[in-house]
Amino acid sequence: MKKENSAPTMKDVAREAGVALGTVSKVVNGLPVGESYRLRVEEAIRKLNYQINSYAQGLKANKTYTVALLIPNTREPFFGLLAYHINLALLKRHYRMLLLCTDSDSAQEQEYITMAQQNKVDGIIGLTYNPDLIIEENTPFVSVDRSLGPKIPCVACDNFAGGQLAAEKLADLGCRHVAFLRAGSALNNEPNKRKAGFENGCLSRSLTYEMKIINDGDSYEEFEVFLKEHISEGKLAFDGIFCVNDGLAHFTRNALSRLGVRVPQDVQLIGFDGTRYFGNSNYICSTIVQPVAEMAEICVELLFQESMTTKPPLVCLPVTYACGGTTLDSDFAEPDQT
Amino acid sequence: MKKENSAPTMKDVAREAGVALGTVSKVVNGLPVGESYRLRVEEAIRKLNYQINSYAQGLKANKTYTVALLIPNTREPFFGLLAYHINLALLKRHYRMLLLCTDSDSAQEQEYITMAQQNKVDGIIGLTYNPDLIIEENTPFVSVDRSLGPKIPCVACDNFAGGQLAAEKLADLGCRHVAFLRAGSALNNEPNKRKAGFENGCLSRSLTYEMKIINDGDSYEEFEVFLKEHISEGKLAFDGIFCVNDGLAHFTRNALSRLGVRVPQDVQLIGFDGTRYFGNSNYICSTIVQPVAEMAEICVELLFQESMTTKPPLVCLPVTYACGGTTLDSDFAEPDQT
DNA sequence: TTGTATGCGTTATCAT
DNA sequence: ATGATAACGCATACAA
Repeated sequence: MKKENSAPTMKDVAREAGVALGTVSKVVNGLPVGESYRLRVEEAIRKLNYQINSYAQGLKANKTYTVALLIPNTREPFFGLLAYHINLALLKRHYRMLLLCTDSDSAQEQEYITMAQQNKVDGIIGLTYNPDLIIEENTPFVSVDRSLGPKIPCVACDNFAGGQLAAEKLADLGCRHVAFLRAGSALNNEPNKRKAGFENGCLSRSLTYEMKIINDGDSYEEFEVFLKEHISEGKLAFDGIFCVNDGLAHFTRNALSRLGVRVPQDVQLIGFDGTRYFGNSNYICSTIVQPVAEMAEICVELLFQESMTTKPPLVCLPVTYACGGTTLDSDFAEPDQT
Repeated sequence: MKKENSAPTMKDVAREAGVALGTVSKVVNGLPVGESYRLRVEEAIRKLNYQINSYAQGLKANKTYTVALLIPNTREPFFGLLAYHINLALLKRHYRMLLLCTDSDSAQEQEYITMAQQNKVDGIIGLTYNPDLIIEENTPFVSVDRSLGPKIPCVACDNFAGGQLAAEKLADLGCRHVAFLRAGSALNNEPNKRKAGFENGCLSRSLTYEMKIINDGDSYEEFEVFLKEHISEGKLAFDGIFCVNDGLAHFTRNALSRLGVRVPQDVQLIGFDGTRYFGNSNYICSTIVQPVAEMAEICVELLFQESMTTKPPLVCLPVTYACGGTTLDSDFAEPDQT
């Protein structure tokens, strides 16, 4: 990388304006300064195209005006969307965002956090999977989707309510015997509550249900086997399926297609996350939509909140249901007019 | 945001180890130092959990070890994927990445660039749309998908070859009369070459074709009108369609469905970009795949390359074709075993 | 009010 | 080889 021809500094501006260094600093920071001096300095700033070096500034203030976002990646739709909204929320507050894709690697997660810890960033927002992260208390930390202890706020959508809503929707759509499919970490994170919410919803609406839960490393193949086992005489035993996320719902739809089961005619399918194909195009499946923009905003607000005492340990934001063509909603319009 | 209880500094380490400041610096930077001193310092570093403050380091070196990525967003699949790979390529080299989502806003783009220009970052990678960006020469800049002048390297996939490949594939698949659909900026960017490549391919393979090109702000509705106008007696005039990107291909598929035209039986459809539903799941449509990981790697390499003279003004990387179910490829397997 | 001097954490140039 | 010191760009307490 080419060397920089060093940008103008306050010293340059001071020389140009014929004033002292401190005066320039005051002008830049909006402190009271004689009118004629101010004008001279502002003129010099314009002329030299001076911009403050916020790292040097931060060296004094012991701040970097930078927040790190730890996230597995930006290529999965949900992660990409979350990163986008958090980026916006931070830039709006004139904070920079360091992106640190961890690929869900525990060692990476810890390494980046340790790095950030040492005054390199003013705060961290993390969507992590490492079961035993070490987070010292001197850097504000907000966790997404996973509680990291009582002193670290966790932001998530209302996963329990989302599971419940899925069950209720399936009931409303006429389902009687449904299935819950989940592939998830053994970690005790918020999305795991989708299962409990779903079961609760099934009970309250008198739906009978079966569950297929596979472990982290296991192949999705197992779901296809499970579904196959529940087909007899060409007919699937379920009339509704709730998948723990849209990725699995997408897989399930393909698997059902391979098995000759039609969606939504033979079985209705609901996913979770609110994944769309592109920007604002239609949803890839009927789904429980996470309020990603609001979650991002809350994350940033909590991070910037001074007092620890008022920080809630867990914030759950309301979810909504949206039809994406894998259910038989009566009011569903044709998709995608984008 | 809570104040930081300042991490340990070199001074703390020096005191702890009972040596001078400069000695610690040498140990940290691997410069020759007496064995016994080295051990004492290393011990102190471990004990205090010291990590270097690279911003203070950068203050001396006039570097920030940070690269800015300017990109419209991370929510569109292609952008999210590109951001992910660029992030990885930079982290691999121990560089940080600042994410700056511009929402394709010209003013934002210029503002972020100006900011970065003033020594805040060591380099910039930008996927921008502002027709008259001002980029001073002292910050290395690599542009994606758009040439910003002879002194600024541009990295893109081989868009011309991609367009040509799409035409050839459609010809191979038995098409005779095809259409090209494009919604794009008036900007002279690389993806615009897809059109020329496609026309070239059509000519060489004796395909007849029509084109529908709409302007930036226009509604996709116009494409649906165009398609409708080319249906007579329930039959579409085209047997193949090439869309300038997968987003448009997705829309087109939905529009065709609304018009009662079946894909791929009645008309075959090829998009561009290589968009997948999730991580490594199947493609959302048959598509020309951009080599995103390679593009990211080249971007970073060019940015780090010292000499300007060897920097090529334009690097085009080879594309490939992948079936995604919207064409009648004979060798297409069932999708998505993820 | 304006200018001067000191220190933030680091590196590099000096003497020692 | 090691320790003291100046300098990087900026903020600020203090002197003028």
